[in-house]
Parts: sequence; structure tokens; C-alpha cells
Amino acid sequence: MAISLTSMTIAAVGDRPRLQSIRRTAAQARILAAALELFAQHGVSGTSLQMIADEIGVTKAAVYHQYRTKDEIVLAVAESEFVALEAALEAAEAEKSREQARKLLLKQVISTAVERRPWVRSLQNDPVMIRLLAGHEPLTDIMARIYGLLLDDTGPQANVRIAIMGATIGATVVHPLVADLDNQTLERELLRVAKRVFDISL
Amino acid sequence: MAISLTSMTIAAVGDRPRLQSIRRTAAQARILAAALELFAQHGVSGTSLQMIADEIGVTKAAVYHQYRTKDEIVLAVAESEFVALEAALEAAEAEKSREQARKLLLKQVISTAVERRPWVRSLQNDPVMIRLLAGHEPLTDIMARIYGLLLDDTGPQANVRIAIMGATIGATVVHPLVADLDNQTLERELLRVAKRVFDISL
DNA sequence: GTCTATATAACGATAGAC
DNA sequence: GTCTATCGTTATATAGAC
Repeated sequence: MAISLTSMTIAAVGDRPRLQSIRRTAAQARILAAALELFAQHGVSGTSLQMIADEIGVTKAAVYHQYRTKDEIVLAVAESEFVALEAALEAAEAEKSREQARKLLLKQVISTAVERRPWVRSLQNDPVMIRLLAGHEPLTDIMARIYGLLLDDTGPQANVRIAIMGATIGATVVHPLVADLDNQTLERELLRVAKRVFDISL
Repeated sequence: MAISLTSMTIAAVGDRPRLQSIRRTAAQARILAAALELFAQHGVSGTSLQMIADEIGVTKAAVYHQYRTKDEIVLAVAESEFVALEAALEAAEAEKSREQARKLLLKQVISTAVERRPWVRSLQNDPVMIRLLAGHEPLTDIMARIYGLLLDDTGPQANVRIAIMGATIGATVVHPLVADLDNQTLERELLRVAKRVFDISL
């Protein structure tokens, strides 16, 4: 990792378990795909295991054979969605300069959010999801590294600016007014705003 | 109403029922206050009538005496929160110029969101809330009037800019990184962003 | 890997007494 | 306006057969 994060304490890098290395059976993948879709539609609390089982045409017991609790399914869904963010983060951390790393990361976060926008709302805003993510280190670790990289310590308002940018990305892609917009245009507009509002040349 | 909205068809203004005129008993107000808080914490689906009843120290049956269904409670909560938006909208519509109206509305929407930020997430992102709001005309009417006023048809990207601004406001105020920030500072920063997104002086 | 069957608890909602 | 009591349904979760 080429970037040193003097302002934050980050866990040792060497033997970090990677989300990308998690292997799943076909049955598990079917469950997670159905759950992701249903969580987006009805929220986590509004999605029962029966609904997930019905969606893939099996019984509840078959689902419980793969995951012991509903919480485990929620976390597995989150992990599978965080893979793209982890990849973006690792690519950014490999950049030579911190400036380059920040630019690349912001770009990738935007394109990831745009591409996966049908599921961004539940991942970012569902109260059950938020609570589970907060207690799951592999995911909080990724978020901490992303913010640690994006934050510059140039001013007391830096936190607010990054918060606003991150929030803007996540919330814009789920906004009803842009639902009909193609990914490319949406991505371009978000980059333009990032540039203008946050003085980052991308 | 001093503003003519040539680009949208808006229902007749004269006898529009106002949310502000809805009267509630003390018992109903207690239910709505408890529900608002619990929805924010657990989401709508994650909040049972038993939880609401426990919160105010009565039984489920007492709650059902005030509202016949859970959906009615959700809608009543939304209506009570939309009162501030309705007031902001009416004040803006009374402005002499459209430019003035847009500025005032944007300012008021920002300050409303900042002041009510603990509850913004569930109102804006909860899937059950979204579904109920979409089918409830008094609320969709207010949203349509707000967007109708904010949208200028000067460019093809107008929708995206409004979406970005709306998303920015809604998502920033709920972001954990600004949780400790006082209302005044947060409001000032959001106004600064709005200025730069829209190229207008607020 | 999926099934039937079941346990236990909580859900939304209603009836009727006070 | 609130209570007790209850209805029918659904929830998460498990046991054991195939």
C-alpha cells in the first residue's frame, strides 16, 4: 500500500481477510440474489424468509440449511455488495500519490453506486442493515479506509464536505427524478458536481 | 399565488385542503410522536403497534381506538412532518418573482431538513413510507408543487440538478459524520453547496 | 440440498366491558 | 380513552426424513 494514513490508526495490512475471497455455493448465491432484490423492494424487516424462499422456489427450511439466521443473510448480502467497494479501495491504495488515489477512489465509488443503484437505498439507509454493518468489522474496516483516504486534514470542515459528497452520491442515484436517466449521463453529472462543489479535478 | 407554473399542470389552488388544518387529539399526538421516533430507529416494518403502545404506556387496543390500521398511523406521521414543507411552499408561492420564490423555498427546505434530521431518513427512504406517500394525493401534491417551483426548464439537465440538490440535503443531514455538528453550521454548509450547484446567490 | 411438520412467539386487528 | 381477551395469520427457527 503506497499511501500512509498518518491521521488514522489503521489495522495491519498484511493478512487482512478479503471479501473477494469468500466462496459461495450456487444455492447460497441464489438466496443472496433474491434477498438483495427483496430488501430493496420491501426493506430488511419487510422481507421474510418465506418471501425469499418463494422467490427462488424452495421452502424456508432449505434457506435455513444455508444460513442459520436472517441476520447472517443480511450480512452476506452486504458483504457481496461491498466487494466492488473493496476492489475500488485496493486499486486506489495502490496509486503512487495520495492525490491520485483520492481521485481514482471517488470516481470508482461514483460508478459503483450508479451501476448498483437499484440496491443502494437499502444498503445505505435500511435501519437493520445499518445496525448489522456497524457491528461487522470487515465492513466497517472498508468504510474506515475509504473515508481515511478521502479525508484531507486541511480544515475543520473537511469532514462535512466528504460527508456531503458521499451522501450526495448515494442519495442521488436512488432519487426518483433520475430513475429514467442512463448510467453514463448520471455518472458524468455526478463527476461534474464533485468537481464544482468539492474543488476536485477529476 | 403569485407564481405561474406554465410548465406543469397544477390543480386548482382555491380550495386545496391544507395539512396544517388537520386537528388531532392529545392521544393521537402521543401516538404519532412515539411512532415517528420508532420509525426512525427501526423502520416502519420494524416497528410494531405493540412497540408504539409500550412507548406511550397503553395497550395495543388503545392505539387501535385512535387509528384503524398501521398504515393510517404511517400516513398521519408523514402528514404531520409535511406540515413544515407545506408552510415553506406556501410562503415561497407568495413571493413576487419566481426567482425569489425558488431561493426562499430552497432555503426553507434546507432549514427544515436540518431541524428535523433525526426523522428524515425514515421519511425519505423507508420503502413502506415511500409506497404509502406515493398513493396519498395531499402529499404527492406538495412534492409536485415543490419540484414544479424548483425546476427551471432552462436546460436538459435540470432534473439531475434538482435530484442532486434534494438528495444532498436529505442524505447529508442524516450522515453520521455530521451528527455532532450544530444545526447552524450544517445549514450554512448546505447553503454553500446549493449556491455552487445552482449558481445562485442565497 | 430440499422436503414435511412443528414449536413458539409476535404480528395486525377486533369485540365488548368499564 | 383504555382495558382484557381473543382471533387468524405470519414470523423466526428447528427436527428429522429423503
